[in-house]
Amino acid sequence: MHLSTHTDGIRRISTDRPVSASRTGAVDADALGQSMQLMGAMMTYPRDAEIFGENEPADYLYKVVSGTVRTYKILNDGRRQVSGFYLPGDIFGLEFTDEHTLSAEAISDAKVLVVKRSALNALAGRDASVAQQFFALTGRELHRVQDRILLLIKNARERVASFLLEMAERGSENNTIELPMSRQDIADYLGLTIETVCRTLSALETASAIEVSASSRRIVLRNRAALAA
Amino acid sequence: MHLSTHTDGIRRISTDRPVSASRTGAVDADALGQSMQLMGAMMTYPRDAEIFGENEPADYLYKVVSGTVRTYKILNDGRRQVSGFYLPGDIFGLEFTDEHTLSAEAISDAKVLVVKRSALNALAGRDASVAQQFFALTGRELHRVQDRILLLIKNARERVASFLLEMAERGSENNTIELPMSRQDIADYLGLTIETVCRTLSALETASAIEVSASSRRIVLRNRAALAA
DNA sequence: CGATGCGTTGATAACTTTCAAATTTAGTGG
DNA sequence: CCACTAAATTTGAAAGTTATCAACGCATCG
Repeated sequence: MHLSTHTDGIRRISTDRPVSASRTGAVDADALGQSMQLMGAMMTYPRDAEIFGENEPADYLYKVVSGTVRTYKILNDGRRQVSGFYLPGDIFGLEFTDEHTLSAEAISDAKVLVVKRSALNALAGRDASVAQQFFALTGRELHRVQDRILLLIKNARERVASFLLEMAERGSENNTIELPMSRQDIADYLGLTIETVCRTLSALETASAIEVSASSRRIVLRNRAALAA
Repeated sequence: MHLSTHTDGIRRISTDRPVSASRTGAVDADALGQSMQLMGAMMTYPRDAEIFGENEPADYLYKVVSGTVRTYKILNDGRRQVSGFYLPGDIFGLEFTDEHTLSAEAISDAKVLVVKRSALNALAGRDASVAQQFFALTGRELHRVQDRILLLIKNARERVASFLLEMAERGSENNTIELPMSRQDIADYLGLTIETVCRTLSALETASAIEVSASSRRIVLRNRAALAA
């Protein structure tokens, strides 16, 4: 499942200087994000490289600069539960324990800003606006997880439609979504099989709600109202 | 769905003096819980009374002294998603926004300690151990929600078994669980129908993993290994 | 151009919901 | 305390949904 390269994760921090993430197009006006850019080191990960693993010490906070990252957990029965997808501008790796409860991998080649948690904590102690951002980030994370629960009690069509709308909300323009993740990633995120995801997408296309390109990673939303229902 | 009595919630705070919750049997050695007992007002709610509602201002934090509380959300399609059950000693109503994102009701007649969030925040500013407890509480809450996600991608038998083990862990002795909530509450918590919950319990009983009493609210775990599998 | 991985489609089986009804339990008034 | 009623729980049968197993198509890349 994982490449053996780059699994040494954090110890590989390069000497690259932090660079502005503004060119990624992600909105980034928050104090926390700004601070991370000043304090962080830039890391690059090839496709499928592990960024951190479950049970490793959670000493760093991460911010996507380019590419996409997935966090996930492997269950006892071998299934994989994808917990979230992180696009440029998104912060991931936030934990409330000493160890990561999830693993993180680059979905596509990714540039990631890596910041020591201890440094951010110290900064939060000095700067109330940073502490406030931490609080808000935590709230968003909790909200995101709760929304996921609401998703998982719905049927396959609703899950896929919600997923498409969420992705459209986050990183697309003009109703066209460029999905960085595979069908398997989507299936593991939605708690469905890859076949069900495919069939549901086909059904939505038949119903004229979406269009799927030949490469299958580009999807055009034709009828948002139909998707929302 | 709700009784019309007591829906005025917080405005009914009585002049009762806070009392020790130690007699509830709940372990309660944390700084946050101690502080709440010193600062809080005791409220009593009859069965099915609303403690707070979605979209109401989240000005208070709550701690169960006796009885049981459920938090839930009503979805667009009319279904109810139960978010959590809170037993004596448990804290609920924690939010990261100005408004509650869930509603809360008493499952059985309940005594609840109610504390102003602003007072707790002020205390957290003075007492680092209280702030630390807030942090830990948040972490536990996030963990609880994430565990719920893992539950929801499993099949009915696994969900019911996990639920029983969770309840046994939390509030029972000697392998006997006294369930304060109805089958419908359980179904809405697990994302199943009441019929599936019943059938699954019957199947577990047939498989000698549990015993269900005549009143149906008392369940004896006969074979934990079988439940865990 | 052939190998390989990803995505799609088909057929069938397994699981869960839905609708209906029977059974049991809890509550209430006489 | 008992009979009656309402509510909760359980069981049955059929329909609907999703998973599983299998095969095929298609694109990418050496």
